[in-house]
Amino acid sequence: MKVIYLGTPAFAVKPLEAILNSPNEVAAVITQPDKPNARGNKALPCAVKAYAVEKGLRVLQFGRIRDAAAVDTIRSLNADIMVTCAYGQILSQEILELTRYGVINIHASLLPKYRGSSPVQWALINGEKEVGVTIMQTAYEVDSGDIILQESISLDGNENAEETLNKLSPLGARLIVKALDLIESGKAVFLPQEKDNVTHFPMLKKADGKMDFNKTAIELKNFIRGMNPWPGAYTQTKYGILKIKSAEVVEGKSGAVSGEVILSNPKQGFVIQCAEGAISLLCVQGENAKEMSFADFLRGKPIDTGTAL
RNA sequence: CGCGGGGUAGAGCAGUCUGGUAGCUCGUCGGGCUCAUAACCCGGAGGUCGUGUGGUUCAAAUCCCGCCCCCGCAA
Repeated sequence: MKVIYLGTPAFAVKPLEAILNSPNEVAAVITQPDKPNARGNKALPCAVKAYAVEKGLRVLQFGRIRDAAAVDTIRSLNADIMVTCAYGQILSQEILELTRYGVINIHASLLPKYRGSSPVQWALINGEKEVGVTIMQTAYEVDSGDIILQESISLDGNENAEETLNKLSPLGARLIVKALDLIESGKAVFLPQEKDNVTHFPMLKKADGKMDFNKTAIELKNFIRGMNPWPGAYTQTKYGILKIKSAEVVEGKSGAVSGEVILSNPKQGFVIQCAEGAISLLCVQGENAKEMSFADFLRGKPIDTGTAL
């Protein structure tokens, strides 16, 4: 089939690669416009664009894909189907009907759970043991379309959002090729989502990353996993913002209050009391600094035991 | 020309404003102490202070200029 692929971040690269390596033809790749992603106002192409250019594919970037000009351009490609994967713009009903088979989407959750744009992050924050990828027909209401394929993987409980996405990306790649096959051969089954089980979570914002030590240690560990690498979990210290990249749950200290530093020693640990238990910081990042182990951080920027964070 | 921070021993940092002996916490090597130690004591090695053998100066990690690399914010 002749496919138009819409995707932007790294997660969307492997599925595109898989389609390229399948019997299907990629008529064009559509990504979000280049944005100033580096310092000094230099615009950098997104991961999908970089890959598509490398492969010599036709790349289109629309400020607003719903504009008439964009719609006309897409129509002129005469594709059979459009595939979206973390593209970043909402499609109009007109676009959904532009091709013979419409639009199918790769969504990184076990729909109907975790609709929304940060499904993996929220699944980790909520301590889910399983995540997955769903291929569904795109309907006008976001993430509401009928399910074509779905597959889950189990987590070991330590991976952060980026690592989880990296595990899910190849799964999305495998499923999308299979889905295209099923659709072309007329064997695809479209299963409506169970309305009672629908959950929806909002897009994450920078400010969402602030640590609340009144949560339990387990909740905070999962919070840190879901928030990294973006928007990042952080707390305030006397040296400024301290980003927390990873941590593990340890036993708390009786009598300590939430947010109290109960151990701060490069050799023994950097442990903060939580509502239930405590978290031992592993990898952190101070202001203007690179990511480093808690030990390296404390060596240069010691924090007294008993400090309240 | 978006805003800002940084590059000093193997690691993390201080010192720079107010130029004048290269410092701290570790690691490492050697020795000692202890039933024992992620403990303690003694001693040593290790740095052209990112770079231009740039400018100012009697004197530059420190002040001025160019370049490279890193980080945060904003988007």
